[in-house]
Amino acid sequence: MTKPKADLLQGTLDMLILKALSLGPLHGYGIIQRIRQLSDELLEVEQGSLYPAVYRIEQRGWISSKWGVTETGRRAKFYTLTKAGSKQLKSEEESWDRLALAIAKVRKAV
Amino acid sequence: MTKPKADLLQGTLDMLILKALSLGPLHGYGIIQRIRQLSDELLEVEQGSLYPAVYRIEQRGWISSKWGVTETGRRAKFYTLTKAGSKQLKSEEESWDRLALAIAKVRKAV
DNA sequence: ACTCTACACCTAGAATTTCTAAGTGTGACC
DNA sequence: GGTCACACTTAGAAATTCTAGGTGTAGAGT
Repeated sequence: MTKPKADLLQGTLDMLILKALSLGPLHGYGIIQRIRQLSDELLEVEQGSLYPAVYRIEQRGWISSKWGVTETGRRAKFYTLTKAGSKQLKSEEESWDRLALAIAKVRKAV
Repeated sequence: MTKPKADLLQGTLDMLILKALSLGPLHGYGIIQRIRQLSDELLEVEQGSLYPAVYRIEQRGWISSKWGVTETGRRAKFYTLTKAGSKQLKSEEESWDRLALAIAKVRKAV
């Protein structure tokens, strides 16, 4: 019991997924890998977190999906950032910046 | 509908409360004010968010409470950071830093 | 007197997100 | 034949924050 419990903060996953896809279309499994890699292994998104998030994001129109084939010849669903998704990413990044700024202000208080 | 929905990120409230109390004991209402003030009005914690969070935090032993009287002569419950709370604050700040770093890494990708 | 606002606490229930923990199936390599 | 990496799916639990209501006091203004 009393697990380490690092994990993501709720609300950051969408931004990360959108950001990962802003670098080019990817399948779900690849999104996980790209986030892990870009974060220098600091972030590890679980499949059980990713796929529901991806479905949610697709329903909101921020990404679109299409079945295709990976370089290694496997069947996979590829996700592409839409124009709306691009806007959303920008908006989420701004929110994050605002929050990070606010928290920095509070933390620097003595 | 489609509300702005800025708000806190889940997981940051505890850190903010602990930080506010690290500057000295406060009652609940005062915690809200101190956070708002320190963040330059950027963060506004709702009462319905604060009190449950405070009870939770107290149960975990990170703060202790005592009824008292405010400067303005009102009855209020004052919360004080415990030693364990101090440690917890430090730990949460480190987690935040790790997450912020990881997200910064992902975001700077081109 | 009356009203309004700020102070101060409490609680129920909804909403959302992420996680744990399963399961399915393929292909490559030893 | 077995194991591992790839790749998707889903159910249910857990946790946190919000909305929205409620209680009550005291001071300021009209």
